[in-house]
Amino acid sequence: MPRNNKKMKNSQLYKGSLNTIVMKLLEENGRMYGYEITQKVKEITSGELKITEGALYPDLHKLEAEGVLEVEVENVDNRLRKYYKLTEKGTKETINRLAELEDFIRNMQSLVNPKFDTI
Amino acid sequence: MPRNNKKMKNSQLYKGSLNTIVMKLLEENGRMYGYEITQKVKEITSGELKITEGALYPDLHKLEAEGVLEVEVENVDNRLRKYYKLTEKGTKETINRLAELEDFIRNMQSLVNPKFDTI
DNA sequence: AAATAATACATAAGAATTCTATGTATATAA
DNA sequence: TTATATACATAGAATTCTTATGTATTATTT
Repeated sequence: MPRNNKKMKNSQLYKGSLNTIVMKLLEENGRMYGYEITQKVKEITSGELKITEGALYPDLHKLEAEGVLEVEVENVDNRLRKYYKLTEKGTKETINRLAELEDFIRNMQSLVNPKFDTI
Repeated sequence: MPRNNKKMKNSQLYKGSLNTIVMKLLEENGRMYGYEITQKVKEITSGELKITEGALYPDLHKLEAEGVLEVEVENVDNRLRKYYKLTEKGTKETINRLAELEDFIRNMQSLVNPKFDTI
């Protein structure tokens, strides 16, 4: 059974950003399941960023183990779904992550485009 | 001999961005040596981002091995300095890296702040 | 004078994150 | 009926960076 292996090699820049993306999407949408997250990211980025399942599922498990996410398992159309949502702790951490992202973007813009320094 | 170990744990978001930072700085400044790069980044980001030597030196070696950078060794004040600059190939790749960074930042902004979608 | 900090290079071991390649299973479309 | 889409999962490898060192000279502080 051949797979959908037309993978767009994501830029290395995305490394380290998965947690932030997942947490922000959950903050916004209340609860989502893994596959839904991969589709949502593809949609929002016009197909430019594809979250791989090999990255996402272990990450969801890790965030759950850390108490950032909690899970609700449901059965839809005879298929398993694991809905994740932020815990209280996760909601707080999301705020920090988003602040870090803002700082990161600002610093990167200063580095690559010094003219934006004062913006 | 105690070390300067007051390291600011850089956000994971910076992972994957070192090459881009180094290449952009070299494109802008013509040539730089390793230690100078660490100081310049600290200066530009107001101390928020500290490039560690353990990350930078191996990376410079790798970029040199790939033909992205070339090196000129000089002796200044009885101290060794290795000046790096972009090769022709490296200059071309820098353009790609910067385009990738722009895409990355745009995608991340779409993900965390959907209101910016159309900007 | 001695201790520390700054300058300047280097590497090794491990941690953290992601990619690639699979495996399993059901439902739908070609 | 063959492939695609949905939906979960994991293992091994690759990549990148952190932490902790090592070496050596010069400048600064105590």
